[in-house]
Amino acid sequence: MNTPASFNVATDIVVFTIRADTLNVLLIERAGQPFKGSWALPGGFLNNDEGLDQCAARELAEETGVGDVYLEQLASFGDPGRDPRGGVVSVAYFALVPADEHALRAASDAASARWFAFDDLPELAFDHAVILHAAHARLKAKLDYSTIAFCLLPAEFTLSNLQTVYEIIKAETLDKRNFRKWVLALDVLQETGEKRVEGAHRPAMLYREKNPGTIKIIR
Amino acid sequence: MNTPASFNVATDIVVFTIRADTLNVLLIERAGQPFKGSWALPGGFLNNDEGLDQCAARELAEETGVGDVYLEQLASFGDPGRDPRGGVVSVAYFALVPADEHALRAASDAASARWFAFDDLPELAFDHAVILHAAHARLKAKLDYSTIAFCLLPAEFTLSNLQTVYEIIKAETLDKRNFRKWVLALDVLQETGEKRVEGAHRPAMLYREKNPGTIKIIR
DNA sequence: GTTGTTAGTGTAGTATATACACTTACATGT
DNA sequence: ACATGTAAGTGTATATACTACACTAACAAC
Repeated sequence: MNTPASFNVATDIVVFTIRADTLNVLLIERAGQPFKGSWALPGGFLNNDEGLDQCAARELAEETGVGDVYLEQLASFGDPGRDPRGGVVSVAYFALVPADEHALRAASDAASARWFAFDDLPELAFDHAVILHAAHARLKAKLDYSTIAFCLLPAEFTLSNLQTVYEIIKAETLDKRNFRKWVLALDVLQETGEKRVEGAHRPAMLYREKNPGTIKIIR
Repeated sequence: MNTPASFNVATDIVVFTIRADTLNVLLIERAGQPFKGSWALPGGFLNNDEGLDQCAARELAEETGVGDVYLEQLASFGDPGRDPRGGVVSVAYFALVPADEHALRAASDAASARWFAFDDLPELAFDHAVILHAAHARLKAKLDYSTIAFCLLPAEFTLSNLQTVYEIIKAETLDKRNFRKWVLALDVLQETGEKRVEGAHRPAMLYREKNPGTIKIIR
């Protein structure tokens, strides 16, 4: 057996949030080669003394200022031609940012970080379009069997807010009564007792998660 | 930004099969350091000119003679201490071998390859115990929402064979009538017309998949 | 006080999942 | 040829989960 090839290992993170009733993805404009000036997923190279999860969290914080959010490993991508420099294997992650935390920061190797509507994306560098669609598929699937969607909302939210998240990601409208019945039967929400007055209409009850940050797997 | 660290990237494959009504896993005895003499998952280093899936399939064939089986990426593992040599990131896969194909081969860097009962495993090298249990969890979960279990059976099988696979992996007994109703309602099987006489009892109808090799996602 | 807008609620029907026991067809042994 | 043992094969009733569907309530704005 001959000596194994060397690779650079990167993490790339698909960061989702909800803004203005659309699903948004965080992209950075590449400051360096290759694909200088192109939009790409935030991410960067793994260091010797850190784990993959740690690397993803660090790069996310460094490049975009996003921290302390839901972060899950998605899949790895290692086709020989995926990076023109060659020898780069990427471990993709996806992250969910609550709808009220949109403060961004640009950093060292990222000229700028920006939110894009998921259905109005620019051309992406590398194989990032593939990664992005894998992340979306995973997110969509997970809505049906977990409470992951709550990570896209602030601590307190209305049932309509939650339904909107589902409708946006699944790209279909849901029946209001059936949705509420379903979500309340999960037994993961509690009423705050407060109401939110938000326009020229009846105020909505506010809810919060019973165990904030806990993802419940359904069925 | 400083120059990125170098890694060796490996694939490790959790190969499942059914033997003698138990779930079995394929392990190799390590011929070289580290963990020389220990049991480990088959796998090996990624070459520069191949993709991850390709690497997993190649290593599986080289080390164990297993080829042309269901192979799916599981997850990646990259904790700094997972390999004493350091700097090794592993992309884990799992594979399903039909119950009738058990011919194994030992190769270059594997002293020997052997099937182990899943609930009677030896100590494993590296973090392979963690990987193995992740693979089992994934397999178990996928039984409920896909037709992946068929990959553990030969081309022709009885409904009892199939039920046994489910019972072994889920580690629970299932009602025969309900199971048959469920699986037939999936509309993925066809009767061969043949029967298998296999003991001092009524012969069982043989079935085959309507679209062999196609994994159907349920729900 | 009228209008517009979203919040909030119930019921009936359909489909799916569960619980449960006996008969059939063969091989084997007498 | 008959009795025995073994796994194959089959149906029905009940409970649970999903679907479809329309009106009233509470507020702001005018």
